[in-house]
Amino acid sequence: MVDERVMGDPRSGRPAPDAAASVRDESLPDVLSTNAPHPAVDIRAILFTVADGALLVALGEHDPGWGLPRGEPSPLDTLDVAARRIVREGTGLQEQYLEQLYTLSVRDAPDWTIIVGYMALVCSGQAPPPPLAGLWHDVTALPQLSHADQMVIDYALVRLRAKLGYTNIAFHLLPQTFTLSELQGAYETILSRRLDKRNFRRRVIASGILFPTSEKRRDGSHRPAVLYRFRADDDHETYLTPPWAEGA
Amino acid sequence: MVDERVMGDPRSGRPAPDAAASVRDESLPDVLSTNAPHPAVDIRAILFTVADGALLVALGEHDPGWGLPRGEPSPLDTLDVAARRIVREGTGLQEQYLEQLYTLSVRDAPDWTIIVGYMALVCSGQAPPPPLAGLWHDVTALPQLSHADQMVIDYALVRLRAKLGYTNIAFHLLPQTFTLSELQGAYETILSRRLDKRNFRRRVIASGILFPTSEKRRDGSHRPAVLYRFRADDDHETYLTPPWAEGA
DNA sequence: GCAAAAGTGTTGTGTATACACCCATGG
DNA sequence: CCATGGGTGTATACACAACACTTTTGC
Repeated sequence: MVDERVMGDPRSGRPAPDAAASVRDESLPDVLSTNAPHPAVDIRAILFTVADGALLVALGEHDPGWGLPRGEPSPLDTLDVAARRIVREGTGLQEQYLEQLYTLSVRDAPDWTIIVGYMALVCSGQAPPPPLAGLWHDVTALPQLSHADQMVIDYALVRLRAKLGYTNIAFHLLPQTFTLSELQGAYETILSRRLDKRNFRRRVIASGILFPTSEKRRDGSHRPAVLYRFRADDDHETYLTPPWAEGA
Repeated sequence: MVDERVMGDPRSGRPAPDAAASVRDESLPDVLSTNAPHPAVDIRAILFTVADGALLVALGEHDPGWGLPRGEPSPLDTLDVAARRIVREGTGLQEQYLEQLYTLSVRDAPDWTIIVGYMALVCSGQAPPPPLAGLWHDVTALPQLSHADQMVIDYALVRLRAKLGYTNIAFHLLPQTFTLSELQGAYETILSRRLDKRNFRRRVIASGILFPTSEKRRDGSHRPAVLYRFRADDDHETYLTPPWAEGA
């Protein structure tokens, strides 16, 4: 079932001096009849969403079992555009955010494939079209997946969690208007950790990236919540934020 | 000269909704005789070093002008391993650090290529073997390069500068033992900004990632400097460091 | 003894955390 | 009137930035 041989680990930035050796010992040639053509290039996209307290991943039915949406790039498109197409085709959904993750080389039986991993986010509000029920799987209880798919998912999780801290990425998981509690809930779900309400609100308000609408939401026997909306701009602005900016 | 059409920008994490359209209008098919085979996959590596106050990039002579070291991956190797090989072959140097940057799809005349960008670092001490003089170019005064090469360089710079802040990446640019002033100099060169000596030393000492040797270096008519060495471990440990870790 | 880089502390300011109660509503 | 989530402020600890002088050596 897990038959792909995955090479390379996105998390390590070290030489890992003997990786070559350990790979070379494995089952021998097939593809590499020396003048083998180019490898296949395969895009795999992991689409996340958050729904009532769970972080969900979109999977499709594959050869045996489940797998991430995948597809080939086209010479006419950016990889990003191709990835977006693949997400749409594989899930019927239009993602709000897309980010390339990592590229790795996989040798599976006789085939050689370069896998380009992507992460996408959709807001929880978006109703999955009927034919695609059974699409969403809780990330904490996934079925058995290929090694490559699993790797993409693991890495996507690391990136997503890390980016919660220093970007506005979570916004793409929410509908246009939302309450602060909903936003906090998304953070908590992804980090699987509870956050302090007052600190959370202070930070997010102070950051200035969202502003209150005049509407409120009444959805229970309690005080209605103010609905907020994002400022369209600061988005990829707020991305890289190196510390020690000593001089002005 | 700059004839490659580069698609996709590593910095943007946004959908850029109409990228497809803008690309589609351009000069038409060639490669995409529909069942065109797979694209070529091309690794480009940018090798940085720091030498007396300048951040240097290794370039080789190419078709017309200069270019980054490049080469094809092999089915037997990790992309990382292939990139390391390409750095060695293209520069004669053994890098200390290697990191994948970004993958993009490029359509250049009739050819379609997937370019996987890599960044590598070597320590300044490493003497360039004679045949490869004229290898190093100051990053602030580079010759005309292909669009794709330029993109890899720009992005590598962003990543390198950002990572100075939250990782130990700079260590890989220095020889095994070095003075604190040398370390600070490397930071200043890369950031092109002066740093406060006392704050810098306090931080780097407090971080615990390096420890003093018993040797000193006398290299002028002034007080000799203590030589430091890195702790081999915390390296890829210190990588992703998400903020607001509220709970313990 | 002087030039030149190495080395060393304190203080203020901002940012993150911990923590508990009142408010508005529906039933 | 009560249960439910919405909303608010303060005190403390830590991290970062600004800043100037003494030490050791070679010549």
